[in-house]
Amino acid sequence: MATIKDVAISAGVSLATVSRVVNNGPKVGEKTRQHVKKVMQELGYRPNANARALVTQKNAALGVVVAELRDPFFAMLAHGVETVARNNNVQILLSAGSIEERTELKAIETLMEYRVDAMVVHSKTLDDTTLINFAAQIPGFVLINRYIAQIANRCVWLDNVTGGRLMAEYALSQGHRQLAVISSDYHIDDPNERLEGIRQAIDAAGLKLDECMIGYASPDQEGGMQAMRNVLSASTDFSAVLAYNDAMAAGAMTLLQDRCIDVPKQVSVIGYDDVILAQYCRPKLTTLRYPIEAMAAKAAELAIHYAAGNQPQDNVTFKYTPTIVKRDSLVRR
Amino acid sequence: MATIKDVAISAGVSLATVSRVVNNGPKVGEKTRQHVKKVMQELGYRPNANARALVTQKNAALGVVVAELRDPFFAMLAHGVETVARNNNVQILLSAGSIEERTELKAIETLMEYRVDAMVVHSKTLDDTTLINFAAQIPGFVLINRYIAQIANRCVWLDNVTGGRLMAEYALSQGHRQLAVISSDYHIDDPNERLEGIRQAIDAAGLKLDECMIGYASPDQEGGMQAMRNVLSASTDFSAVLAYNDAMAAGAMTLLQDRCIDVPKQVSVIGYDDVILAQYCRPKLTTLRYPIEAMAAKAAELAIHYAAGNQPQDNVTFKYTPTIVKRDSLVRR
DNA sequence: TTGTATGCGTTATCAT
DNA sequence: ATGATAACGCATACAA
Repeated sequence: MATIKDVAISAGVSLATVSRVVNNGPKVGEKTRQHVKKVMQELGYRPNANARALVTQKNAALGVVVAELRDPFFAMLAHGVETVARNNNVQILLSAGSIEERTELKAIETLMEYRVDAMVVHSKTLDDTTLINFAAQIPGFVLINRYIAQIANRCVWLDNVTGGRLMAEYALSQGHRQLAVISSDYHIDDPNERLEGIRQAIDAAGLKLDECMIGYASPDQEGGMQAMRNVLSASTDFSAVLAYNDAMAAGAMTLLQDRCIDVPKQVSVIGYDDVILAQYCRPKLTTLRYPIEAMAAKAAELAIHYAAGNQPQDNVTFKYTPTIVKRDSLVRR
Repeated sequence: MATIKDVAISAGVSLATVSRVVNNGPKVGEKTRQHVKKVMQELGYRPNANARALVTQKNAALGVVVAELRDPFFAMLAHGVETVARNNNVQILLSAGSIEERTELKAIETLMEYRVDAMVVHSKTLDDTTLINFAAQIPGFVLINRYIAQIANRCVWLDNVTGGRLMAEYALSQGHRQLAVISSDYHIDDPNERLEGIRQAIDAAGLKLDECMIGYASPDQEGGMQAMRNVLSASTDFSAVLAYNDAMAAGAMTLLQDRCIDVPKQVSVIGYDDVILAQYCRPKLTTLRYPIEAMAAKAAELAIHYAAGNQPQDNVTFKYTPTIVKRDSLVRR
C-alpha cells in the first residue's frame, strides 16, 4: 500500500508537502495541491490511521462499550452513537463485553490500548472506583446509563426511580388497586431503583405492596414468563402487572394468555424501555419510553467534546426522565 | 501514559527485554521476567496498539461493516462476529454505513486506513468490481450475505431462491391455493431472488401468481402495512401472505387485524429471517430461519483465518439454506 | 510556499 | 539471556 513517501517521490515534492495536502493544511500552492492530489489518486494512497494516531497521540475513533449487541436495547444505543460518529466523521471502535465484570473491564482496556480518548461506556458491573479511575485517565470518558456522583458531568443516565413511580402512578390513576410486579434478578441497581419508585407511588396512595406480589427472574421474555408464573402461584388477586422491561412484559402477557387470562380485560400489563417489540406484541404494550437513542447520541457528543480538550463543567449531569407511552395493554379498571 | 521505555528504565533493563516480556517471547530469564512484569503493573503500562500495528504492518482488529445497527438482523450479525472476535482475543472495529453506496464505501475505506486485514463486510449497494478489488487488496476480506462468483471462497451467503421456494412450497402444502406476496422495493438482489423462488414453487404447482397479488414497499413494519394495503385494494382473494421479512409480516398482520381479518384463521402469514420479533408478535410468526448469527461467526472465522496468511481454497463457497420454523401464523386451509 | 529533520512507541535484526 | 539500533508512516517545528 502506497505511503506518503511514495506519493512524495512520485509527485516530486517533499513528505511535508504531501502531508499538508492530506490534512488540508494551509500554505501550499494551489497548483502543487492539485498535482499531489492527482498523484494520490493514481497511487490509491490512504493515510495510515495507526501512524497518525501514534504521532498525534490521539485516536480519531470513538470507543463504545456495550454488554450485548443482540439485545435490541443495546442495538439502539449503538445506533445513537453511530449517528453522531458519522456526523463527526469519526470511526467507531466497538467492544461488546457481556454482563460480566471481567469482560467489561477487558473491553475498556482494549480500547485504551488503541488510545481512544473519546469513549461511551455502558457498564453495570464495574465498581465506582474503577470507573472513576478510567475517567481520570481518559479525557473523553462518558458513562451511559449510570450515575456516579464524583463524575456526574460524565454521566448520561435515566432517572429510574421516577420511572418506577410513573408507571405505578399511571396504573393507580387508571383505577388499579392491586398491583403485581415482575422484576429482574440481576444484581445491578436498575431493578432496585425502579422498584423503589413503584413503592413510593404505592405508599403515597395509601396502599401496600406485598412481597409475594413481586416475582424475580432474568430480564428477558423467558424470565417474564417465569416471574409471572411465580406470582400467579402465590396470588391471583391483582389487576395490573408492572414489568421490569418490555421483554419481561411480553413474556408475562404470553403466560397470561396461555392461561386464558385476557390482557388487558382481566389483567393489564405495563412495560419499560419502549423497544421495538413493544409495538409488535399483542396487545401493543403500554410502556415507559426510555430515550436511549437520544441519550446515546448525547453521550457520544459529550465524549467527543471532552476528548477535544473541552473541560467538563462542574455541577452538571445529564439526567433523562422516561415518559408514559399509552398503547393497548393497560386499560382503566 | 507509561511507555515501554519508561518500563525499561524503571526496571533497569533494555527496551528489547521489556518487549519480549510483553509478547511472552522466549529467551528471557524467569527472574527478569517477573521483575519486569511487576514494574509494568506498578506503572500501569499498556502496550500502544497503534504503534504495534504500525511496526508489524498488521492490525489485530477485526473490521465489520453493516448497514444499520438498529435493525435486529444486523444486531444478530454483529453479535455472531463479536463472539468469534472475543474467542480469538481480537478487537472489533465496527463501521455502520446505512444502505447507501457512498457511506458503505466510506465504511470500508476507513477500515482500510486502520489497516485491518480481517474484515467482514455486508454490502448490498457496492458493485461486484469494487468488492473484488477490495478482496484483492485485503487478505482477510470476507463478504456476508452476498455471492460473487470470482471471489466465491470469500462469500458466506444464503440461498434466497431456495428460501423463497421453501416458503411457497410450505404454504401450498398446507392447502393454500391463492397466495399474496409482499416484497421489498429496495433495489437489491434479495427481494428478486426470494420472489423467483416463490414463482418457481407456484409454477411447479401449476398455479399462477398474478402481478396484482404482489405489493412492494420498504422492508419494515410500516412497509408491510403499506404493501398489504395495496394488495388488499386490488384483491381479497388469497388465503396466505408471503412476506419479504418478519418486519413486513408483522406489519401485514397488524393491518389485517386492524381490518378485522383474523390471522391465521382467515389469512395465514409467513415471514422470513426469524428475528426475535417473530417470537414476540401475535400470533407467533411462522417464518424461515436465516441462520445469520452462525453465518456471521463463520465469516469472522474465515476472515481471521485468511488474514493470518492462509490461502483461501479454490472452488469453495459458504452457502447456507434457510429452514422453515413452524409457529402459529400459518395454518392448514 | 516548500523542504529537512526529529520523534511518536513498538517490533525485529543483529550483536554481545 | 540481554542490549543497541533501525525501521514502520506520519505530523510538525524549524529552516530556507
